[in-house]
Amino acid sequence: MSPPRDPESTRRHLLEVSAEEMRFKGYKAASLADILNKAKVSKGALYHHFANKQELGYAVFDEIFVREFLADWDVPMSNTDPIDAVCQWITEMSEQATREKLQQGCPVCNIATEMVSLDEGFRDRTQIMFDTLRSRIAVMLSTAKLNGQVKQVVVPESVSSFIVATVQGAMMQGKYGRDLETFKAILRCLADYLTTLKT
Amino acid sequence: MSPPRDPESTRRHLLEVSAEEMRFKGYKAASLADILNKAKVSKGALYHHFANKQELGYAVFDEIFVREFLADWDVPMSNTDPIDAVCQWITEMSEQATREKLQQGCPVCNIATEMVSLDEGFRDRTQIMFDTLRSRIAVMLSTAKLNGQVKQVVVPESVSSFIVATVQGAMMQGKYGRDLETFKAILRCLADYLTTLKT
DNA sequence: TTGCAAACAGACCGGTTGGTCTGTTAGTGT
DNA sequence: ACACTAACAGACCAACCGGTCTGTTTGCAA
Repeated sequence: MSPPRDPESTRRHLLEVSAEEMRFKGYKAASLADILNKAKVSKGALYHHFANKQELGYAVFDEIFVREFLADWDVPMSNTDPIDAVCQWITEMSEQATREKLQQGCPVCNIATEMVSLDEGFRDRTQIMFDTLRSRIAVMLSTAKLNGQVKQVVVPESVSSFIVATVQGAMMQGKYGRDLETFKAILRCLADYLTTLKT
Repeated sequence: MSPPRDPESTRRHLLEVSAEEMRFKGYKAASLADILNKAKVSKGALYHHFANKQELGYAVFDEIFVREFLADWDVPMSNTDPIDAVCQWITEMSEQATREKLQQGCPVCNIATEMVSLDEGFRDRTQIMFDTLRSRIAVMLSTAKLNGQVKQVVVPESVSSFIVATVQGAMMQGKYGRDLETFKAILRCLADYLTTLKT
């Protein structure tokens, strides 16, 4: 076991339990009492590590959800065709998906949908995260364009936004319908579209 | 003015004010006290018309949000090419979009994202609604396929899911980034893809 | 060993929540 | 004119919310 009094692991534990609660219930509906109960940590401890619920929420978002999200979206930049790389990544995502994960949806999107219009902090975080993601993909497409691997009519910024939107939309539909097949079908269409962009 | 004691209009008014609150705050965060205040209706009146908050939520969802949603998605079945019709509809949607509307996002999706995993009623309603929508579009594509207007490789069910997912994803991205241009760019990509399906 | 701050423990609090209950009022059928 | 019920009005309530505050314990530095 961890030593008695290990502030760093207490904080971490609190973050993870909070994340679990917020994953399922959302930000507002995740109650501190439940979190404290589940984590077997006192209120004093929580408020020692976090100024308030908002700060806890931000920490969960930054240190758990965004981290996970960007890791999931880490398209391996193979040395071959980038479009192929993206398509392969999509296929893998499609294969790894389970009904349970799909049901939960994307935590970042769930929290963002809930909070973006109510809280500046969440809004800024969401905006920055998606900007990061989109520009990452856009850069990939730009170099592919320079290498003559995709058609010259392709607008990298548009297509990268399109990819992100469609994948997130697919997850949403999957969540609502609890249907793995629908999710996979959408991703297959996306891969089809992307291959049409190849030279 | 309406006569004193018009139960039907009281109900309607309550529904509309609740919808306004839920649009902005979501279901759980929309408080009855605020709704009552805003609507200038007593708690007794509300609980005369609705059994509880859940029933009120369902009514708002069914009678306001779903109705609006399906009306928005009512792609005019022109007698010419269905793909063209969808593309034109997308263009119109793109043109009509404002920053304010985009910021609010799609109420159905907002509520669905919040409630689907917590409440059976909302889950069923969401599922039925999207099934309705997807099959509507799938039928359109099927007939187009029979008429030889789209390629034979097109799977109507997949493409219809894809369209829905991408448009919803575009709205999400637009909401998060508060950026009209991103929204429009995504829809343009979708239109591009759809035209590649034509024979 | 003692001092002292960091790390907790948990009682307590005011405000808000959805929901109930006891009225009162208005329309309507007889 | 009267009765009866639908349509309200609003005081009241327990449960819960996030947050505070006062204590205690622990580890570590001097």
